Amino acid sequence: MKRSTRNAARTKQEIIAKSAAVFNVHGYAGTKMQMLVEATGFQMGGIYRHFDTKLDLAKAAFQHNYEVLIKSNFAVKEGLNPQERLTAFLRNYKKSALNPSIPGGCPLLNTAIEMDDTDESFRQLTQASVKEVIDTIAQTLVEGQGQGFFMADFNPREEAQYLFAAIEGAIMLSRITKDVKAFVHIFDRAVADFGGKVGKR
Amino acid sequence: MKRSTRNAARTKQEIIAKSAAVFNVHGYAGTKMQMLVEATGFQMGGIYRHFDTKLDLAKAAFQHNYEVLIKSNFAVKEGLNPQERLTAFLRNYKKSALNPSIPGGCPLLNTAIEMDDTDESFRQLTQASVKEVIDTIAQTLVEGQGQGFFMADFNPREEAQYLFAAIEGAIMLSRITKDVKAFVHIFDRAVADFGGKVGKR
Amino acid sequence: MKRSTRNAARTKQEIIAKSAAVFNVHGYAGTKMQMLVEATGFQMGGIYRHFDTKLDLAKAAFQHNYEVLIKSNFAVKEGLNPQERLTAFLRNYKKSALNPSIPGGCPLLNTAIEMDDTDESFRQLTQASVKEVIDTIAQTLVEGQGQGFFMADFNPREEAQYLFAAIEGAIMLSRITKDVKAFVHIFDRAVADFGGKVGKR
Amino acid sequence: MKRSTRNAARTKQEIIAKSAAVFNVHGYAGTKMQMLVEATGFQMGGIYRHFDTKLDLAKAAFQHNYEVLIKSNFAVKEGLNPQERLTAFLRNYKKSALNPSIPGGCPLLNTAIEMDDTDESFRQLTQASVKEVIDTIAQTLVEGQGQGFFMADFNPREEAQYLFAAIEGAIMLSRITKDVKAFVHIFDRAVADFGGKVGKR
DNA sequence: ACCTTCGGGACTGCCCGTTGAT
DNA sequence: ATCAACGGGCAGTCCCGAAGGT
Repeated sequence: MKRSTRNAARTKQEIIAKSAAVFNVHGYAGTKMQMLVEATGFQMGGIYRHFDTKLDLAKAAFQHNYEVLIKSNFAVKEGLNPQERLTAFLRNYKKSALNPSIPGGCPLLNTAIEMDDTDESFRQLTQASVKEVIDTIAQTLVEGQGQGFFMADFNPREEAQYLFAAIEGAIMLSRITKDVKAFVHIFDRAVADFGGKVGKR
Repeated sequence: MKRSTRNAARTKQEIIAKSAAVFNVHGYAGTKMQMLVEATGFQMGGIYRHFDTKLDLAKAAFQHNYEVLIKSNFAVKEGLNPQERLTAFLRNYKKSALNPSIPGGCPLLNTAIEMDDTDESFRQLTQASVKEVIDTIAQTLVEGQGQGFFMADFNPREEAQYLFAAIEGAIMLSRITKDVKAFVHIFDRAVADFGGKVGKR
Repeated sequence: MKRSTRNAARTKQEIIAKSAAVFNVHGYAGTKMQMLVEATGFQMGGIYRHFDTKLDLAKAAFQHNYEVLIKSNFAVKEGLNPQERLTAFLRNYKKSALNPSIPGGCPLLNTAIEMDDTDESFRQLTQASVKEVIDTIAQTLVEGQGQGFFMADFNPREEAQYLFAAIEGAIMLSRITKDVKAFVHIFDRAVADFGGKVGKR
Repeated sequence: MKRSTRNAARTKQEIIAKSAAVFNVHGYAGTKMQMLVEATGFQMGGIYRHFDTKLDLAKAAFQHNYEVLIKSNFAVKEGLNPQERLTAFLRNYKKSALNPSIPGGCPLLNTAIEMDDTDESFRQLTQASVKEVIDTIAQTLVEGQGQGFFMADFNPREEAQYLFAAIEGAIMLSRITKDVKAFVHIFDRAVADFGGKVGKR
């Protein structure tokens, strides 16, 4: 008849986690508070105790989606050299895209598209996450170049951007056509091209 | 004699054209009828005379955006060989992306992302347009292979998909970072890679 | 995406009909507006356009329940004599109790118990409905006495009250024990006793 | 030497006794903890020291109400034969209903109606009490039959159920109409019918 | 083509059950 | 056992938004 836990922080996390999927599937404008009431099992009054506005909650949900679906892929085990790390990144990324723990596609892509011209603070938040992904890849490339794993004659940041763009485009295509094969093919192709470019011959 | 019997079809087109930009910038859910009233200069009753629902209008607006921003790029002058046609396509595409006549980014990308899990009929409409783009490129590649302009050892549809994905990803990236240079670089890189793959050596 | 009908009266009826079951099962205090949002498919704003307060809606729902579950049983076909009418009443009543079209038990009983000491206007409303049932039975008895179908030596109103009380008690018993047989037995017993009392020998 | 170690059990009983009336009048959902603070003179923390939840307290209060208002009526002096015991039961029951030591009507009826579809454990508790009442009557009838005080040709349990139902229905009716006479009449009538049925002629 | 109409949607203020500090 | 705070529920609101009726 009543929730037993009396832990605000836990509740807040619960709301975020349960809202995250809804936002990722329906977008910010397409997500209605009523959906969140149903998804979370909390009344609106309960939700609004933890978040001032729907936008605040949406941002928290985006962060959650980004961390679970994207950032987590960059956590690889210690002791790998840059080349191995990169390979691990990409393997994780692909696996996570093919078997997502949160539905609705890539949160970076979804939010970037909806918020690019809509809400500036949300756009910046998204941009920062995108930057983080690209920086992480670029940084690995720089280290790999320094240690002689990769060729020296390419611009790491540009290569990282290219790879990222191809992957996001692949996600868009496979989602709108409901065809995972498109994703797999483009992903593999992008990685192969990329390897051809940066790899020591 | 009333001045009422104007030109219904022209009015409808006017509504579409003026709504198209609003939908492309704000998305379906983010576009409010009031915005369209302001953008078109018509009252809601006037708009609803021509479209049963907001969704119908949004679809028409999408078609408009697709034709103006994307499909038009494939109209090239007669007498070109497949290779030249492809080059023309890509040049147009790039120019149109850099200097868009309608704001808000690529309508295929925007609509694909918003409608993939939301409205099935709209998703199919978007999918069809995406398919048309890829088919057009693939068809040109097929013809080019047949006439010896391109290598024979690649799958035209897969190459077309790859190219398309890279370009859409580039658009996403450049829009969220507000950095056109990223688009230019990735676009050129994708075209170069693509040329390296399909071109006769 | 949007409800098509634009008929306030119809919507109001729909809200009443869909809320009625919830109120009958959970009672007034036990019914939360959120339940009605779920049961009706309308948002609270939509519901509150048609009813000023939860109490107003609850009263309308009670009326609905009363009419559907109780009053309807008194509609018997024309041309029956008082004795036949009474028999038909009772048959309908029993059938309706055994196979209720709205869950939660007898609305008269439920509301009487909850509202007897709580809300005076609701109590009066309930009392009026109870009175209507008893009056209907009593009136039939009066007519039957006048026409010689029943004995003359009993007080029609008291007999009607007695019958009503036994039936409601039977409902209470069968509901708390989850045993319909108790209801059937007591109902039949009450009717038999009643017949023994009023019937011509 | 603090005066703190008073009598915890006595305090608990005091809370129960003072809460019992509130619950019986307003029902479980309609009773607010604040009411109990006022009724008991204890602060909420004090109440919660003795009961984990409102529901627990409500159950204890129900038990109290049942014992005071109902069960007590079955305590008759030793040495009576079954027939006399039954008469004593009924006399007590009637007197207690007409002059209740706790307001709000019959706790069995009140709780049965509110909890039949709401809280299963509370429903079972109520059911057990109802059963106890009916069993007590039935048991007396059985003994009376064995000793030749009553006819042998009736089912004791069914008679007991019937009597109980009529009485509860009478309570409901008299409470919603605010008319004690209805209760008296139905009660007497039920007892008379009952006597006619079970009594030796 | 304007203007009403009806339903949705974000949000709120207060209350309620429960608990921790004293 | 007191007292106040906490976390969440709950009835209710106001304005907007998509639709027609006139």
